[in-house]
Amino acid sequence: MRPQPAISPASPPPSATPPSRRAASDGLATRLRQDILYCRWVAGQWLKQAELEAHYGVGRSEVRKALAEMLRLGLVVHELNRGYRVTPPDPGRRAEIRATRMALEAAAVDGILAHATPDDVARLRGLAEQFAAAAEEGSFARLVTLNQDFHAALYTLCGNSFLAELIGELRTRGLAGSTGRWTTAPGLRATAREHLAMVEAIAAGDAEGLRGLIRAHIAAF
Amino acid sequence: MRPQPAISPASPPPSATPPSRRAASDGLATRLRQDILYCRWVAGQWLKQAELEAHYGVGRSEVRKALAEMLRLGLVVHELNRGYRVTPPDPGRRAEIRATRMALEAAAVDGILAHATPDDVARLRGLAEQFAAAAEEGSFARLVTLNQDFHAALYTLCGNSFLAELIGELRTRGLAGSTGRWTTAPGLRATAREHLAMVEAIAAGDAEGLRGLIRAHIAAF
DNA sequence: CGGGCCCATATTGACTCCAAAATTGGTACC
DNA sequence: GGTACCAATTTTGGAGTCAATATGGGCCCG
Repeated sequence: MRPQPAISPASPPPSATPPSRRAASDGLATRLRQDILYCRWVAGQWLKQAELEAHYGVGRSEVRKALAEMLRLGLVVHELNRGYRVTPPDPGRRAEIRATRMALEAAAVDGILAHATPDDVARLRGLAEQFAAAAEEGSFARLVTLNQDFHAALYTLCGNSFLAELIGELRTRGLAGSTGRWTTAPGLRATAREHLAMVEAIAAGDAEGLRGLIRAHIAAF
Repeated sequence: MRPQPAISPASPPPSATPPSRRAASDGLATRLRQDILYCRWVAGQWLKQAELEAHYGVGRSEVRKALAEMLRLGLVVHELNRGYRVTPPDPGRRAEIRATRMALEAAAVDGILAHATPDDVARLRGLAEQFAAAAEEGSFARLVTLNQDFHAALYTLCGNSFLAELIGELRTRGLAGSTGRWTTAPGLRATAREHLAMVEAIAAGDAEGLRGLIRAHIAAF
C-alpha cells in the first residue's frame, strides 16, 4: 500500500472551538466521530495527534481518549508506533454489520409492538413527519439529528435498553465511510417514506410487515 | 447508597508481575477483565488508580487505558472526579443482555449450518469433549479457556466475523458479577452436555434444535 | 546505473509531576 | 446529644516532558 502524505483534511473541520475548557469529557469523541462519519477527514489518512490537538483545541490526553473511542467503534485503525488513520471503506464489513443489524432490529420488533402506546405512535409519527419535511428543505445536520431521534425513539420502545443502545451503536458503525442514500433527493424521500410506513405498521400491529420494512431500510443503506 | 470503605480486594490478585515491561499494550485490560469477572475485585468497590498501579506493576497510563476499556465493557462505572468502581450486579441488565444474545446467536445458526464442514464438526466435538473432561477434573482457568474456545469456534463458523466478535463481547459482558453455573458439579456437567448436544444438532443439520439448545444454554446462565 | 545500508527527522507512547475536586475526620455550636 | 461547618488528606484528571520507534532521504558500494 502506498503511504499517503499527511496532508490536511479535505475541508478543515469548522468546529475549531478556541481553547475553551468546556465539558469536553466526551465532547471531542462526538465531534471527531461526526467529522469522520461525514468524511471531513479523508479515509486512509493519518490522524496525527498534534494535528487533532491543534484543530480541536484540546490537550493530548483528550485526543488519545477520543482516538481510543474511535478505534473501538472501528472508525479508525491503529498501527503500533505509527498512529491512527481513518478506516478505509470496507464493503464486506459493512455487509456484515447490516446483517447483524437485521437480526437485532428484527428482534426488537416484538417488544416494540408489545409496548407501543397510541401516544408513542403519535410521537413517532411526528418525528417521521419532521424528517419528511426536512428531507424537502433542511440542512444535512438537521436530517441527521431527526433520523437519530426517530430511530432512538423507535428502538427505545422495545423495552430492552441494552438492545436499544446496541442497535444505536451499530447504526453508527455501519455508516463508516458511506453517506448512504442521503446524497440524492429521491433517496431522501424514500427514507422518509419508509419511516412513515414503519409507523403505520406499528399502529396496525403488523409484526411481519414491520420486520420487512426494517430489513429493507437496512438493506438500502 | 452507603459509600463502602476502600478496602483491598478479597484476595489480592496473584498476577503481581514485577515491573517487567512486556507487551502489556492490552495485557492489563485482559488481566483486569479476568480479575473483575472472577470477582477478585469486590463488586461496588472503588478501584483506585494508585492501587491498581501497584498491584499490576504498570504505569498510570496503562491503568487508565484499561479502566476505559472496562468502562466500555460495562464492567466498571465511572463517576467524575470520584473514580471507577466495579459494576454492582444488575439482574435486570443481565436479563437484557441474555435476550440480546439469544437474538444474535439464533441469527448465527443458519450461517453455522450452512458453513460447517465435517471437519468443523469434528473439531467442535473435540473441544466439547475436552470441556466435558475438564468439567470432571480440571482447573477453573482451563474450563474458562476451553469454554471460550468452543464458543469462539462455534460462532466463527457463521461466516460473519463481525457477528462472531459481537457475540463474544456480549458473552463477556453478560458474565459481569455472576459465576454462572460453574460453581457446582451438576451445573458444569449440564453445560458440558449442552455443548455436546449442540455439536450433534449441527452434525444433523437441525436448525430449530440448535436454536433451542442455544436459547436454553443462554437462559441457564 | 541500480540496490542496499545508514543516519537524521518526525511522530508516537509512556512516565512523572501538579493543580483541582471530593471525601473524611474533627470541632464548634445549637 | 445531634448537626452543621471547616480544614487536612486523599484521589483523580490533565499537561508537560522525554525516550523509543518507524520512516524517508541520502550516500556508498557493487
